[in-house]
Amino acid sequence: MAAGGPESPVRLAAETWESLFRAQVAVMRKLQSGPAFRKLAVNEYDVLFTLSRCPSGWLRLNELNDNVLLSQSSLSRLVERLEKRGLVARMPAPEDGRGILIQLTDEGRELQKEIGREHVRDISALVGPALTPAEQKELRRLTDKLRDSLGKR
Amino acid sequence: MAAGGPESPVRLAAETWESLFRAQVAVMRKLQSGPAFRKLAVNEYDVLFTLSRCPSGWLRLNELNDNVLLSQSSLSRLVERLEKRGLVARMPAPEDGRGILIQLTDEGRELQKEIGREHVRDISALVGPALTPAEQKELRRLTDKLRDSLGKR
DNA sequence: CCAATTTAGATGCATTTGCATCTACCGTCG
DNA sequence: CGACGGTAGATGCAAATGCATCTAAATTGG
Repeated sequence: MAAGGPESPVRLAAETWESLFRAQVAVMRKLQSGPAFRKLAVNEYDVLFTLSRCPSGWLRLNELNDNVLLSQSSLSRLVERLEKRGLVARMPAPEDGRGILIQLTDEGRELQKEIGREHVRDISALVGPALTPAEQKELRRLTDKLRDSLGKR
Repeated sequence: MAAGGPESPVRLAAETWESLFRAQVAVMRKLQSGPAFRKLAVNEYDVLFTLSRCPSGWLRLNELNDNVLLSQSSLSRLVERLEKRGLVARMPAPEDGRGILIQLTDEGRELQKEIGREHVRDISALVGPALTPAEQKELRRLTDKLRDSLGKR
């Protein structure tokens, strides 16, 4: 193992992750404290957002769970809360008696759009001045590649 | 280059952040579920790690709070737990009667190293196969630049 | 076809988290 | 100096989270 010389692959990977993670923390901290998340926690918004992006409009609970950093039980209760607030609707999955399908209600879609607009402005104000468009594209490419690589295993 | 027309700057920034965030979620999910975090939650490890990287060995509570995605009160109690477990020690800040200095105990340093070794291996196994060394360096550069840009305001 | 295993989601319960607030201390300005 | 606004942490309390477990339904293997 190299000491002092060129950086070891293990160390490089660790530092890469460290940078990615700290950047995420720094951005998220700013976003969270903004006014966009007065009405909804970030995780709750994230669920609405994921549902809004889904082509069919319906998602299984376990599919949702792949996108969000929450345990299965926490997501279950989070969706329960959203349902109580009238932002999502559930129905039993037709093909699988164990499963639950979730979809945005009109009110949920409305709130997602409202928060989303503000959220996107906040993001733009943070990321826009930090990186050139070319750098943003490259960052997007690299993080997409990283995520794709994890999924394939 | 881009397939469908030009992308608006706002949209590009939003998609960049989205990719970064999802990649972080995907990696973190894998890391959390590994055996490295049986003994300590990720946030708790993060505090030990941050303390281990600190040159003086001592850090103020509010300095710690900049690195971790936790509210002030949650961090205060997290440190309280770590102290109860004998992993960190506190002392009043000499120059500021309001402040608290925190440092690793020997046991805390030991545990940080132990978890850290495993953690770094896990990271390497996830990031190493996903991106070339040059890509990792570029990703590190971009995320560092992003974080630096946020700090300066 | 039925028993055994696996998977999806819900639930009891203890822990963790955040908001609001409180106390103690710092720095400033009269 | 002494009041006053601001900052560093701690704390009460309600809400959110995760672990372990449970139920029900699907899948597998005989």
